[in-house]
Order: sequence, then C-alpha cells, then structure tokens
Amino acid sequence: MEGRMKNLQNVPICDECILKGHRIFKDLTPEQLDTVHFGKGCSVYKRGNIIYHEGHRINGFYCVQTGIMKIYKTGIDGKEQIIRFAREGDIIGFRSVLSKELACTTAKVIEDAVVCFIPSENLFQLVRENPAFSMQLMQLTCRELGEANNFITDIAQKTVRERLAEILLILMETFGLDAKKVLQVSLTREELANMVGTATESVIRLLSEFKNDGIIDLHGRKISLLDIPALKKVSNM
Amino acid sequence: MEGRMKNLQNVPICDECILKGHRIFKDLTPEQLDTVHFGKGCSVYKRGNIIYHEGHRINGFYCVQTGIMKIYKTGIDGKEQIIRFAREGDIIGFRSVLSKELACTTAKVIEDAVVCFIPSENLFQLVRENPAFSMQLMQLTCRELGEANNFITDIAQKTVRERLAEILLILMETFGLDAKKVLQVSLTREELANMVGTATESVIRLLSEFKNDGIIDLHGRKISLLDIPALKKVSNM
DNA sequence: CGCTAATTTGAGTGACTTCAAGCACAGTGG
DNA sequence: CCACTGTGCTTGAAGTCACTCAAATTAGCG
Repeated sequence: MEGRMKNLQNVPICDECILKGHRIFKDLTPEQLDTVHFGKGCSVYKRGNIIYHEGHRINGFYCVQTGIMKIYKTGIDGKEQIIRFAREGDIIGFRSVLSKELACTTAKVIEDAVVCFIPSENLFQLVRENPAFSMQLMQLTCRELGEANNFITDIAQKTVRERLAEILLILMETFGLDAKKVLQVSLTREELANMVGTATESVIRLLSEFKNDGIIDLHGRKISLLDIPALKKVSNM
Repeated sequence: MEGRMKNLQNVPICDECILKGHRIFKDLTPEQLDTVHFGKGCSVYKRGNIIYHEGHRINGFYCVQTGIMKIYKTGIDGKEQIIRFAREGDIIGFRSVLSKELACTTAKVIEDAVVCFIPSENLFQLVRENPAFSMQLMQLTCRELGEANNFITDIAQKTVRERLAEILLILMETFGLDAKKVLQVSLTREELANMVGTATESVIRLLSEFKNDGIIDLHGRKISLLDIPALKKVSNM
C-alpha cells in the first residue's frame, strides 16, 4: 500500500523519464507503458550512494531521472576504472539483466539522483511482446559496444596527455558547458584519473600544463574549456 | 541461377554452421532457418583477405564456418588494435548492422576461412518475428560488452607483462592447446603486440623472459604454455 | 622450367630516451 | 580537520631507434 502510494506519487516524473529515456521506450504501446509504470519503483539517492554493486545479482534495470552517477569496475588494488557516466535519460544495469550475469560494474552517485527501478520481468516481457523495443535496446547496446571498442584503442595507443584531452571533450559532449565554458560536471582529480586510466598526480600536472597553455582554465573542480580546437589537436583525433 | 546453385551446394556445410553458430540460431523455426539458408551466400577467404573494412557500410553480417580472423581497429599512425578474434561458429559484423552505423572495425583473415554472409534484411526480419532470437542476440552483445569493459580495466591498470600473460591465457581459452600444450593459433609477434597494446619489441622481450622462467616455450610462432598456474599468477587475476 | 639471386618479412638484441608512476610532503579549503 | 589539490624528486617500465640474422617469397635468367 505504502509502495503503491509512492509509485503513484512518482508517476508524473517518470512519465517524463520514460518519454525522454534514450527514446528506448518510444515504441511501447500505451498498455505496455502502463505495465512499466505500474511495475517500477523510484528512489532518491545521495552523493556517494551505490545503486548497484559489482558482483551482485540485479533483478532489474534503472532509469535515471536526474543526477549523475559513475559506472566503474574495480581493478588491481581496488583502483576504480570508470567505464562511463550516466545522467538524466540514461538507463543502467540492463547489460547484466539481459546477459543474465552478475553485475560487472558498480554504479555510484556523483550528484544527487532520482532513479527508477524496473524489474527484469517487465523488461523480458517487453522484449517478448515488442520487436521494435528489442531493436532499440539492441541498438543501444551495440552503440555502447562501439564506444567501448574506441575506448580500448585509445587507452592502448594514446598517451595520457592525449587521453586526458579526449576525456575532457567527451565530458563536454555528455554534460555540456555553461556560458563561461565551464564543464557542467564536478569530478575530483582522482575520478578524472580513473577515467583516463592514470595516476591522480599525472592528471593534476597535465591539467596545469593545459592551463599554462591557455587551453583550459581551472577553479577548483570547475574546468573551463577555453580552446576546444586546441584540445582536439592535443587529443589527436 | 548461378547464385542458387552456389547456395544449394553450400547448404550442407551451413546447416552445421547454423546449428553450431553460437546457438544464436537455436530458436529459429524451420521456416526461418530456410529463409536464412536461402538468403545467405558463402565465400572462401585466404589469409590476408579482408572480410569487411572499417568505415565502410556493411549490409549484412557474417557467420564463420572455418578459419580464424582478427577483428581490429586502426588507431594512431595506422597501428592496429586487435579487439578480438573470430573462429568457427562466431558471428561478426552484426554490431554495425544492428546499430546502423558504419563498421568500426576491420575483419582480416589469419587462417584461411569459409564465411557465410547473411543480409541485414533477414536479420531484421528475424528480430521482428522471433523474440527468442532477439534475446539471444542481445545476450551475445551484452556479453561482448562485459568483456570489453574487462579489457578496458585491464589495459588501463595492468602492466604490459601482466597483460601479455593474460592474453596468452585468453588465447588458450579461445583456441585451445594441443597435446604438447602448444597454442592452436599462429600469430606474429606484432599481432600479439597489437592485442596487448604494446610495442613488438616489448612482446619479444617478455616472451623470452617467460621462456627463461620456464613458464612457456617458444618455437617460432608455436607457443607452448608449460605452466598455466604461473601464467595466471603473472597475469594478476 | 629449375635453380640461384634479390628482396621482403619477421624475430631478436642492445643502447638510449622518455613518459608516467610512486613517494614524500606542503598547502588549502569546505 | 580531513579529504583533496598541488609540487619536487626519483625510479622504472616501456617506447623508440638502429641494427643483425634467419626464413620465406619473389624475381631473374640461363
């Protein structure tokens, strides 16, 4: 009863979510949308909260309403490797659900978030009933796979300097800049390092260099991308 | 007419392929199997031949009957980054078909191969008609995505030495050993380097070291994995 | 044809350089 | 005050370059 109340209360927000959500849900019939609505549950997560844990079974996937989270794997000595970020409209955790494996990544909140949970059973039902939806989902995973392949090539062949420049550009793509060209996401130097696949100190030094070269500007965690063509050049794209 | 003859002629072989092929086709109805049979075309490729080319549009996917090919991306200065290998029973090229993007990798034959081509239209039709098939396909891509994530973490965090040891173990998983513990795939040092993401010379030096340590044995391109537990230890798994 | 000669390709070594990791420590600011 | 940022210094891993050697291909040519 309590649960139902909660769901009802959240429907208006999630309505938006489902409509925007990666256009993944755009091919659902009204009835199918209702099923998703009825089955889901929304939760609020604070910075630092973990949505799902590497190595655990997850029995559904998540649709991000608001907030930002990092999706990472834990490698040697517990060092995080950030695979990607998720933000408004992204869906996370579906890889493990579909492949019926344990979660191979952890999702941790970086900026306070509202996230919907949709049980596996509903996902499987949609796949069974709606080929257009399956197609959307496949396209999503295939695009992610393509990006993963790019990332592998970059990390294997580029220098740390090139990769850092590239990551800054990717973050720009994902989170955008404000009027003052400030990246609209706040990451620690360590988190940047865990994306680039390098040491925190290296990130700090290279960011300083970029700043000295007038390519970026730094104010704490606020990074302004002043000269994007120069960044592209450094990133060797 | 010529085409039909060719297909008929190849049906017996492909029958096998479709039955074995990653169990991807296991949920097809007899009629659907027939459609695939009728639409496909088989070709023989020699070592060095390219099956599809990075950046090109491909209008179908491939099912490997026999032979081995490397799937790679071209990075800085034309340096190859091998993403994975494909062998008997694997399907390749479907990522680009499903995501409707250009091919992001190249597939080049390492050992003479027989490969079937199945047009996109047939693939899309199967996705439309057969949810169980869609599910299989999704599971395949999701598993690949999981592996890609692992690879990213390894390449970002492990040393070249650790990665080389790991790659040898992965090659063992994929291609097996013979009675004399010889890896059943023949790669140049450069190809090994392009998997590990390092310089050819580094691979040569490290292989010598492994040999001196009694972990492996070398006879040209034949690599014997003498001490697998030791390899696992070096690979830091 | 058949049999060298010439060229290419891959494996391997050594010397040198450089990038980036690691450590220690000093600010700094929420 | 503790996590985060920043700096200097050192060391080591791995990349680069230059070269040799062996095997495999291809060309040349009587």
